[in-house]
Amino acid sequence: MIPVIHVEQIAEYIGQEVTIQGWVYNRTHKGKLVFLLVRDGYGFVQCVAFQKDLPPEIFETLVHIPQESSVRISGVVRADKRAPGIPGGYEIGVTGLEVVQAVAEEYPISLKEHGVDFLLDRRHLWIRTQHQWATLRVRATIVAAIHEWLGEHGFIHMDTPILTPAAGEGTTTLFEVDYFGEPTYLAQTGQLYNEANIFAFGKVYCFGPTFRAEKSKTRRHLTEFWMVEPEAAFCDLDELMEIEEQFISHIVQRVLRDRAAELAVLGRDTQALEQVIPPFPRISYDEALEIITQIREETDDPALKKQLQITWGNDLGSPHETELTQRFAKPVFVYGYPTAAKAFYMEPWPGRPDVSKSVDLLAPEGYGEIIGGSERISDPDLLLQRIHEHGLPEEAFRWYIDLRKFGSVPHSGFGLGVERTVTWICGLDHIRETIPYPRTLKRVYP
RNA sequence: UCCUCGGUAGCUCAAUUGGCAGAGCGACCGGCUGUUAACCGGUUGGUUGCAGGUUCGAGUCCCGCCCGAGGAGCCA
Repeated sequence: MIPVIHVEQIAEYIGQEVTIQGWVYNRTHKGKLVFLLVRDGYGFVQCVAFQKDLPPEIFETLVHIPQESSVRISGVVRADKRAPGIPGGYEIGVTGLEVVQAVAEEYPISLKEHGVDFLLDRRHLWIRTQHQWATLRVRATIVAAIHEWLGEHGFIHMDTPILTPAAGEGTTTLFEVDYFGEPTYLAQTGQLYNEANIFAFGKVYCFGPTFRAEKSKTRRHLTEFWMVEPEAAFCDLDELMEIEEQFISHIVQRVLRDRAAELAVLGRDTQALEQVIPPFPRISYDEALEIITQIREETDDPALKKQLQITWGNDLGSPHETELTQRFAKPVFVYGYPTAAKAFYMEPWPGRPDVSKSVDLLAPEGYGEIIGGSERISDPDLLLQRIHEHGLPEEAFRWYIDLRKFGSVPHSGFGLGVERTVTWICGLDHIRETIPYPRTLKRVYP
């Protein structure tokens, strides 16, 4: 019996006859031999068929087999530096072929150039191509590394609701859902529920889709994206930053270890990623503003000068983050944002009420914000005051204020945007390729 | 919501001042024993986003609309 193997493990089978089950990715006919590049979901491998070694009908079938036909191919594994694939360097000398389905119509996605619109309309097929496949494999490893690190460090996974009452952070960006005649909203964050959960479990995290009805049309935005939100009791801002840098470096190092072939396909500079080890630089919002001001003074580009305009009190925008993080090789913490620029629940800086105990983590190489986090207000009276100041309905937050009445403690948490993290680690220039089926302002199909 | 760019063959794009709508790729046929998105020869391929207008004549100019992309704001 010939063993059925996955291409990922092909190196273990050199010299043996094996069967692979997969799909024809590309075909090159050279007269008396045919090269097939076959993908099996686990990798891509070149299969070589010589006319003299095969029955005529099998060779003739191989010469004409259409792209994306499903096949079982048997053959002998050998190492050959010339062989393309993932991992490359191995090929299968074909001895047998079973066509499971011969594709009858022309496959729409060739291995040539296509436009974004065309590919996104065919996302269900596009994910079969090497770049997309590699990106989504890295995504899966990032998600696995997230659960792995949090689990090993005492955080337990506690799901939070997707359907939520009003609340949230700004009602203009919520998707409304009819809930038996009452309006409810798709979750923007699980944080408030996480805060309830830590008083029961100590350290928790939620991991789920979040929804923002923002009319953003940029390479950093999706309307549906995945966020992991750890939250910890008895944790201040400094401890939070230590957690974040350990967490992020674990994710990056895990991808470097397990997804080297995928990063190579993506052309990612792994030297930049190898530097992602603690400690990460920490700069205050005030210092960030000084650096940005300096960059602004040094540039000769009038458009950039205009974009980098910022006055104290405003949040950093994309252009600021891009310019700032191009100066760093590691992710960089920016802490102590103005209270006015951030959410209502953030603990004030001791002695500086206009500054919050908030911290964002900005990915290097111009990628910008991947984490937003803070120490949360622990005093019930201050929390209630902030809710009023932000014009939020007190009724909806009654349970949330309760948390500060019954055993309040200093606590902190953060949210990591999975797709932005994948964009950075893969070195992509657009977030839409980091999720199997992206939801953007103008697209909900397929 | 605002700013900018775009929509021509299955795909990626050309088309001079308004004057016969083209190329490469794909597909198909033929050739080639080491291709890496192969290469060479041939065949096939069009409601120029939609609607109206100007003109002898519109892919090209004008008006309206539709669709997409990039960016701003907002955010992860």
